[in-house]
Amino acid sequence: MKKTIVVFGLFILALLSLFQLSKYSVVSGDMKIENAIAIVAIIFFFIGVYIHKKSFSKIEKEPEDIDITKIKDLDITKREYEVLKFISEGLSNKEIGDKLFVSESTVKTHVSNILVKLNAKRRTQAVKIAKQYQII
Amino acid sequence: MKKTIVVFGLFILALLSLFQLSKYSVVSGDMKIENAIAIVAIIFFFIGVYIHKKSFSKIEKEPEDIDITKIKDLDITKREYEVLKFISEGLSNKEIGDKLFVSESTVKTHVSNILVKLNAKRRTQAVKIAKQYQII
DNA sequence: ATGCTTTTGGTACTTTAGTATGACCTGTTT
DNA sequence: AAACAGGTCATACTAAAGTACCAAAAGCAT
Repeated sequence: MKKTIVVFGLFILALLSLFQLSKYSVVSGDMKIENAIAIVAIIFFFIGVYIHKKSFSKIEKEPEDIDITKIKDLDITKREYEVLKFISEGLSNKEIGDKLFVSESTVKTHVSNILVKLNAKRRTQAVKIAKQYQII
Repeated sequence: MKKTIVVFGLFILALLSLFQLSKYSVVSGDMKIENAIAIVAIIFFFIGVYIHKKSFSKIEKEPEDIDITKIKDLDITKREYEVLKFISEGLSNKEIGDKLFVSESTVKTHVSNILVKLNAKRRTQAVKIAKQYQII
């Protein structure tokens, strides 16, 4: 946000500089008016592209971040959430257990709790629901 | 693609028109040179924004639409693809069979083939890989 | 027509996944 | 201290999922 303001400020300065430059050039007669306008046109074309790119990259990132509020609303604990992430990665209960240094039994417990909390019948359905909630 | 070319053509025409207009205005002396440049700057700023928006909306939509070429490269058949979609919806083999009016055995056959073709060990992993390939 | 691929479906089997229940330990709250 | 929540793990069970192998019907291309 601050960055955008700074960039805008610089653009305004550039605009003023161009005005001065073009005025001088016309007065001194060593540059044609068409060239001055063309340069301004090109510069502001790219300024437009740049500004839009900046503002758009923010909009793009919005759908990517996770809904932490929703996770809490569903009473999903930290450990359960870790397991959920691994499920979405396609790991088996055994593999998840190895990654978290716990037994397969423990993972099964977590998975069962996740299924109840997400109201899912299967782990595949849990992944789908979790993605709809944007929690993964 | 064609649309972009047409839009570009119109912009070039606009550019030429502006040149004529500004030249006339300066000669006739009823418009200051600063104003002319300012107008050009503003117009091309918005042109830049518009062009970037157009090109970006295409980039945005690309991740959304499916890579049909990849599906064919993986030798995934129509039926297998249907099953794959239902897997990603979180359905069980039985439920998929009911939806496609085939037996659970048939679905199992398809699922096994999908796993081999996607090089996955589990249906959850198949979903993850399929999403990476952008085929679902 | 005759290969070819796809789709279908079965049997028999092994492996995961998931449920139910109970237990123990550890911080945190009351 | 007692209650509570979170995490751990086990046993025993049922239910899906997945593999292997086979076989037949249907669709299609040469």
